[in-house]
Amino acid sequence: MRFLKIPEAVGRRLSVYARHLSSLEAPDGAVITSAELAEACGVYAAQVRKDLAYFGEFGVRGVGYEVQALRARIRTILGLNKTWRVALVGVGRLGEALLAYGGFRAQGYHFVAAFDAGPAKVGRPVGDGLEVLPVSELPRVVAERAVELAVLAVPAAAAQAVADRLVAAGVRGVLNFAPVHLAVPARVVVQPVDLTQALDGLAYLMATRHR
Amino acid sequence: MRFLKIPEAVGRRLSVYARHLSSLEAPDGAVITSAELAEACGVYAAQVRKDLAYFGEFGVRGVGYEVQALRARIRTILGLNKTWRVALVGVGRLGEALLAYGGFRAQGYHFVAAFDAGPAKVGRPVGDGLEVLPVSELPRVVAERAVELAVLAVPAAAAQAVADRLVAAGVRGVLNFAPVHLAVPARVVVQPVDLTQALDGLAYLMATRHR
DNA sequence: TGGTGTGAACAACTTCACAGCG
DNA sequence: CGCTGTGAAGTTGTTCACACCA
Repeated sequence: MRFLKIPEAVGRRLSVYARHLSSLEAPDGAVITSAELAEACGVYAAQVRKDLAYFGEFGVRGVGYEVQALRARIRTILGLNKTWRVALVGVGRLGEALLAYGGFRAQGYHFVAAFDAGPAKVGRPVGDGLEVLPVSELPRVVAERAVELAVLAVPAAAAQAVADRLVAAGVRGVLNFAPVHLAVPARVVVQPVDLTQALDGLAYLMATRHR
Repeated sequence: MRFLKIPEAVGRRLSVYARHLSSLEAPDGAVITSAELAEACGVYAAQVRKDLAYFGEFGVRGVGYEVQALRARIRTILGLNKTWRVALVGVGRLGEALLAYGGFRAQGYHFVAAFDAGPAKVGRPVGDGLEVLPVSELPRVVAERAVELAVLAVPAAAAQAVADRLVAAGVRGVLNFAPVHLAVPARVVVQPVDLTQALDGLAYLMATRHR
């Protein structure tokens, strides 16, 4: 099974599985079945087994999966066995909330720079020992600090221009909070997180599926 | 075509289309083709046409779609032609950032209550004339203020308990920022927005698709 | 016996290709 | 003539059902 094409959605689900396994705080040797893991994550047991089987066989038939080993294995698959060096662009309220969010650090995401276009914000200390830098410094600092990912929390009107600069500076992954579709080269990965769209999706489901 | 089952993803894309149409600030009578709209939103032209056709025929063959009419039509489909009454639960940094986020108000989402479990926060003024209320007041206030949607920005450990109270109080839609899967009755819609998972997805794509 | 791993059936969604119409 | 609307083909992802093995 190892060399089949792997569905897009598998990555998202693995992240959910890993999170649940972490939350269990299970002792070494503890075991979990696909049915239990599926129940906790809101999917079917066969889905769990298939997702895991894409990457090898690490369950024991008749028994289940060893919790800590499975967790470690999934984290490796997701690329979480390393520290990712992240830059924040756009130090507004949302940006600051993201800098302060403990979940990122816990998963191995490490903010190493913060940028903003507003002169009022430049120079201010933020997060864990960072200083807000002007966007003009972006190319130099991204290179110097070996930034791999960027979190984009700027107004929609500025997003594409900033994305272009990030791409030019060598960033290969962008988490985009701006409510616009970003056009980037194929080698760059963009993950949109659109808060309004999420609410719209909710409104749509409530308007159609119910009542 | 009107009575076929409509794919899940259509709601999300309609939200994107509407956003782009709004951003055009096109004068009355201006027209856009499916190809143009598709280009701006990062999808194929046939996808745009099919999505729109689920809800009726509102293009003109050989011409395209009238921008303002299309925008209005999509907003109606999404249920955005009304004001949604929203409660925030969890007034941390993220919660405050969400309260302050202009995009919500602009789309017709109106925060009418804010709750927090921390005594230090209760009583503080937040957002646009709101006061942080204790979670114990939730059932009464949700009913009195006719809350329809909730934005859940509490720690993972508290999320399920809060969700249970929201559901019991009559809320039928939840935007969940807590990194856990919520178990709710089928009549309630949950839209997860998981920031860590979004970053994990990025890391996964970069680890697998590239290099 | 009980739960994994997996081919095969199924379901959902997307893309194509072109008829139909302004 | 050009762009929409849409059946049909193609692709992708999910669920089933059972062989297999600790």
